[in-house]
Amino acid sequence: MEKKSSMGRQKIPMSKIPKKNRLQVTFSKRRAGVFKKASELSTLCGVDIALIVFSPANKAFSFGHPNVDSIIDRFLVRNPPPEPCTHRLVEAHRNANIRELNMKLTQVLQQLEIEKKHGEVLSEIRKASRAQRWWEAPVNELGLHELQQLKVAMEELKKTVEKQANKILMGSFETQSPSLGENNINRLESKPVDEVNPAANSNVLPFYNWGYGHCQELL
Amino acid sequence: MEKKSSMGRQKIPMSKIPKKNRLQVTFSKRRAGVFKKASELSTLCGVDIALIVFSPANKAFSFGHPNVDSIIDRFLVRNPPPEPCTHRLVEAHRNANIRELNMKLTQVLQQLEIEKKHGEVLSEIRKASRAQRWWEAPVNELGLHELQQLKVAMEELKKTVEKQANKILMGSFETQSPSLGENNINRLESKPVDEVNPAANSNVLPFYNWGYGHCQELL
DNA sequence: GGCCCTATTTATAACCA
DNA sequence: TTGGTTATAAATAGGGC
Repeated sequence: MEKKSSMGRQKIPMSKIPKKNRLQVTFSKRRAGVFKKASELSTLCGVDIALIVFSPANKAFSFGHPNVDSIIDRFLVRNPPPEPCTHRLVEAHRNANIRELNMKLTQVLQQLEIEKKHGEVLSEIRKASRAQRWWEAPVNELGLHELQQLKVAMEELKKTVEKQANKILMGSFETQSPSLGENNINRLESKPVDEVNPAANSNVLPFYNWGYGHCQELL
Repeated sequence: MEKKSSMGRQKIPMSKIPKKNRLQVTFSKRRAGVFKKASELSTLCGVDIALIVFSPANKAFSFGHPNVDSIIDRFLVRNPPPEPCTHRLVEAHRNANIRELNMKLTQVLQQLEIEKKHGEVLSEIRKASRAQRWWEAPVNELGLHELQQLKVAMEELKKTVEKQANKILMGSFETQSPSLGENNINRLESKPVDEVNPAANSNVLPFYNWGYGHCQELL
């Protein structure tokens, strides 16, 4: 009698969904969600954006404002193609870049060795004194109270770690901007949706008004 | 008491936000949201995805699983752009080795971060346990005051970890040379945390699987 | 710009038609 | 698969620090 007609939305672990059919459903819904968010960001803030997703079946979904290719161009070769002269500079930078990368690689490899050794030493020390700390003991040896404490403590730590991870990830999204100060944002309005697959339009975003930009399903 | 402390979220029209500062705030928040959604989609469904956003100030933000460039390449192969296709592919090929170097560097740097964090965590644990022996006693034998101290101590530990993470991140920024390529490490590996206590595994694992995120600048 | 809070709006997981 | 419904989880606008 008190039975609810629905469990409503439930929390799910942030890890790969095991059940295939569930995964497919979630993929479809969340894909739509992400595309919508991307579109809204573009609309609200008037910024250019590109989003490419390969489905579990390896289908490609994409959205771009003003279109995917222009964004890719800007991302890969960050310059509005003015002259061939620029290309030379680009190449020079590329060479310098390679040298730079090689140096970094070498340095980092060395550092990695050092850190590894460091970690090993600490691990040994820790192992030696591990028995004296209940919270490091195997779980099945802990009492109820201890487990509760541990749970609370770890949840706190988890929160902090999550937040920090988020911050770091968000910050690292940023890539270096071109030193050139051009601002010509081309507002090419929507081209007809992908002609390769006419069905893509209604499939990908049946309920959404892509008044601009470009959304298509490929293959 | 009837005073509302906040208006709460208000609905806003889906059109370009007129006020510049408001737009900037919204851009930051929603950008984070979109990137999170993209990351979650990738994690939950194990699919590949790339997201590129140019800010109002024309800065580029990107995220890709496993990395932006591989997605772009895959996309371009299936979706040959109108005409500069050949040129693009050639360009992509020419960039192949630098990308490879970049990736290698990134991988190694990620490994480095893992090892470093591993070491940091172990060090902190050691330090803490040496200074505060009492907290090694079973929790149910601790008094309120001691429990409070334990809480404070754990918060301190968290802070230290945060600070260290920041320091490491800053370090990875500072080695870059202007106008040259760079690698931003954004990997927050959970492994070291796991190893602190195997029991904590399910609790501590970040809700994101940051393990695959990859961000790099080409050129 | 960043972090926190609150009140709302959105997005969605689980169901089911 | 594709779409609705429902109840709950998340995202976020507005405002303070």
